[in-house]
Amino acid sequence: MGSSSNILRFGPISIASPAPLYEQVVAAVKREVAAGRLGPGDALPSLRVLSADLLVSLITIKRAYEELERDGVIYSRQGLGAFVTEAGAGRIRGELLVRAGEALRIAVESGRQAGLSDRNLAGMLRTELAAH
Amino acid sequence: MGSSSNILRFGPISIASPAPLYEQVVAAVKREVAAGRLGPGDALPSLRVLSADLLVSLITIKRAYEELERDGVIYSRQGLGAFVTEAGAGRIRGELLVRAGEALRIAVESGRQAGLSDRNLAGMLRTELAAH
Amino acid sequence: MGSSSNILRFGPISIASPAPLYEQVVAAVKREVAAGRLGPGDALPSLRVLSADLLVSLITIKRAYEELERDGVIYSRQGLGAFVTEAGAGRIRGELLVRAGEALRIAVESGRQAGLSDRNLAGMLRTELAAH
Amino acid sequence: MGSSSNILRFGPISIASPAPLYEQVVAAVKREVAAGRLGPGDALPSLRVLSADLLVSLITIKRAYEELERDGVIYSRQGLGAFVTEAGAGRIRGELLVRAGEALRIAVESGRQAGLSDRNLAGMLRTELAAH
DNA sequence: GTGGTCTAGACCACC
DNA sequence: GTGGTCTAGACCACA
Repeated sequence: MGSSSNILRFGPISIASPAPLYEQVVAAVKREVAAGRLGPGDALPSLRVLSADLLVSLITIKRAYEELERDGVIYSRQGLGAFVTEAGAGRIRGELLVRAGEALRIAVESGRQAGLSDRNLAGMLRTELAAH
Repeated sequence: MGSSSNILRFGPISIASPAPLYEQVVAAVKREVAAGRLGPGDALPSLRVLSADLLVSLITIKRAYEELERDGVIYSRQGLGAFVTEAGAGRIRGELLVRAGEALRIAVESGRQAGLSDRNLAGMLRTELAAH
Repeated sequence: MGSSSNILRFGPISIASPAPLYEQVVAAVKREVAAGRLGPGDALPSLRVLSADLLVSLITIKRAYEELERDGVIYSRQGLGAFVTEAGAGRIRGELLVRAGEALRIAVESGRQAGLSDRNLAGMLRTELAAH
Repeated sequence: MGSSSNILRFGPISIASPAPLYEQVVAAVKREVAAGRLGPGDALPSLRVLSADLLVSLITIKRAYEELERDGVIYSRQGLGAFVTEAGAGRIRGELLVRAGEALRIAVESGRQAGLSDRNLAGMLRTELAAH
């Protein structure tokens, strides 16, 4: 009990999901950082602890942490652990903005190919905004 | 040569693309149908002709046609070839609508996580609509 | 041996080196690309073949290829293999320029802390240029 | 407090740095000696004082002092403390010269692989000398 | 055949 | 205790 991670509330890491497990872990950590529940300098759960918590292999967790480190969201230090970088939240926010822009581009492209007018698309966006 | 496909103008089928080759072929055919360049009853190029045209293995083309048939976009007749179904264009339009809706959902989700307001997102959509 | 890689002449991959094996493989491939012995579109040896050639675990080779892909030097396609990107050589050249500039900065900093004059440092560079 | 170290102005000792903590301490002491702020016979802060000042474990400081002693930069006397050796500054200067030479070697190697001429490299060195 | 993912378990360096 | 590297070997998707 005392050794379980009380910081991260990882969403459902599911082997049934089409996304690789390590990407699900990456996404979960980024969600925590984006939401501010993990701030600069905060320690992530150790590889072994998170591995035990999520019932996922240590190596899979390590792979996720490596990707987060490459993305500049965390840094790892031998013997110490892994920590959120200063720029982490900003980088994730940038990724999200790119993702949102790309999604809008796809929505417009697909919608127009399907014969939707600009008004149709704007209406769909309003519906989506109201729904969530 | 009269044996080359003069109907389909396949976009670039490239091994450098992250998408599997057969999915690229599927997408290319659907694009032709959605755009009306292939109508109900029209014949698709034969497996061998398309294989030669695209410099892609016959097995890959066969797999693409199988997926198109599963999707109800084409039907195959032993010895005659493959033809666009009556419902083909409608099904593809439905797929495109689903795709547009899903993209809008992602845009809203990502944008909000990045701190965007509804106005910000609506503005980005307007920009996108104006640009294309 | 038809199954051995006749393209890459990997330098000495040594377990005695302080550098991780996968980094040695990364460096070896980059050397081939920088020297033009591997050009855009050229296929790298398959993971299994290179693993057998270098007597290094398949997984270690895979890790090296993953890093090369992240660096934009190669791209991998399931079922096809790994290939050099168009921009590969340019990226590596950029890395090398950065490395050279950084090394000069360190040389100046260390040399000055050791009491060397600018003339001393320029002389050492001339010696180095003449020696290699 | 009179018990804090007023001799060493250690640069930023940070767990965010990729270098191990004890190496950062070693480097900081060597910097003080190379700059002449710590001369032969001068006493270093006690293990406990430096540990408290840098907010670093006593074991880490001890390990750093052991390395400095192995390098012949300081010597320790039971119950008295640690002191800079006569030869300390000279040894560090030697290390710096080796470092400068090695950096020049790397600069030449990398620059040539990137296609730079000798003139290019000499020009880059001049720029670096002028900038700092 | 190819690469992509996941796992189990070794050994090492650092703190 | 921590993360870093290397290995062996499974199973899957794609061509």
